[in-house]
Amino acid sequence: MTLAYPFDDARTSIQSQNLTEVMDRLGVRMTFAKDEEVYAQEEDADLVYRVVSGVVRTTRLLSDGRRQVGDFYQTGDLFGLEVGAQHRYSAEALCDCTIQVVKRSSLKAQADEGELDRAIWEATCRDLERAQDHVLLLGRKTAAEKVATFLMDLASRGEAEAIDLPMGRQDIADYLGLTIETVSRMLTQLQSSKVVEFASCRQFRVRKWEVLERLAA
Amino acid sequence: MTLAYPFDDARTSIQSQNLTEVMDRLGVRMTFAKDEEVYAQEEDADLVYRVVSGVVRTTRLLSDGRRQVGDFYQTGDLFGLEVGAQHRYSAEALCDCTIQVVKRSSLKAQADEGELDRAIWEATCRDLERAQDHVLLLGRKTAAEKVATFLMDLASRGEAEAIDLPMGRQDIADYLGLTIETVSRMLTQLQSSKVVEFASCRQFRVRKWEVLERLAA
DNA sequence: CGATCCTTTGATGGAGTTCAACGCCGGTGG
DNA sequence: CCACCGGCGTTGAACTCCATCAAAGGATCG
Repeated sequence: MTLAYPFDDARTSIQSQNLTEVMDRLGVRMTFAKDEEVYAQEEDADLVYRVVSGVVRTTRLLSDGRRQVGDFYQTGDLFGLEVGAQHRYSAEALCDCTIQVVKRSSLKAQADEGELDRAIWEATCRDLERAQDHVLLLGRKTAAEKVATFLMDLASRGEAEAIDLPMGRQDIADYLGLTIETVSRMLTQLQSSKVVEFASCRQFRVRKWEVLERLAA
Repeated sequence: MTLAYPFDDARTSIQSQNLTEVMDRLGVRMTFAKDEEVYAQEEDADLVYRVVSGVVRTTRLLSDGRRQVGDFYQTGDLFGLEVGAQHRYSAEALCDCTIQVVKRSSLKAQADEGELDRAIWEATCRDLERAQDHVLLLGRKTAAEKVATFLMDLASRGEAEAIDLPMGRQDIADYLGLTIETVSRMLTQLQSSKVVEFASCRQFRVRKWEVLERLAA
């Protein structure tokens, strides 16, 4: 992990223009290498994080090594809010990442408190909503439906035609509560039925939106 | 569903004494019969709810009828906060319930705003944490582990020796992403290994905490 | 005391896991 | 430049856990 002086953002999401400014002013910019840990499960949680570039995943381990991925955070997303006193999930860089980190306590002390509080509130609500969708997916969807839902979700976030999968099969599997083999089989299935088309194993485009939507249940 | 004038609470959780007062002053008390709907999935979400007595479950349906239970809310719990503009889960009375309902907008307009905002924030965080635990449970735990976790969770909430199961087997199954048959089998298993003991199918006590904890993974 | 609903138990089947081997690709070094 | 290597993804075969189907046992209500 390396620190850097807070330079201006190359990209900034529209709604959080001010937020970006304030966080840049108050916080520190850090870079993380692929698979490096941003914070640990059970670490104290006085910090707020914002993805400047790259992708972050949150994960949780069972004692015997089974792993669950909580969510993926992309450029502009706030994370690390899921808090009582301690983090329930650890956060790791999925690929090389730049992340803006701010102390909550220093946020509280600021004049811009309102703006930031609202941003944190909204990010928390988004997390909750996504967690609720995740619960439905894990509890009641079949493997095929899980994978279809996952691709749809990714595709509807990115606006481009060609969608990149920043994560590997193992991360997808651990997000969907499946094994890599099953994920792979379902992807093959979706390809052979021409619903999606893979340029490489890390990039695809949706061919039949209607079918994909129906398959996602 | 019936309305009632806001009388004083019989029971009030210690930390939210003021909250109770404020909600009672601003809101309406309603009663719901077993299985009656408190709010619907996709209904607009301008209200905050507090369980005065009884138990509420939140549920979500897939188009073909598969059902996922999001969570159970007991006396004193705030719910209905999981919001963008619309509810993602519907809420139903598990048994006959009394529920205090307050308009968010009227909360915002109040002087006690701070107190209430904090309570709403904390309830939302609790929801998020529980959802995250739920994700791990659904994604990576076996049937036996799910049921063990569920019983532990219930037992550690109630302070009494004998724990009541307010919900039926179907609700447990839909919470754990299982079928009633599997839930029943796992419960039987836990009984025959003397880990828990059922007085009736709605009441149990934990015999071997250590073992139950280990089984919960 | 019968009717209905909920729970338990049993037998069978299937979706997804596990185990194993192979293919593909990018990196590295001869 | 190509051969070798290691990591990642795919494919196949066997197995397992849980779902499904079916029926009986128990509780609650009129």
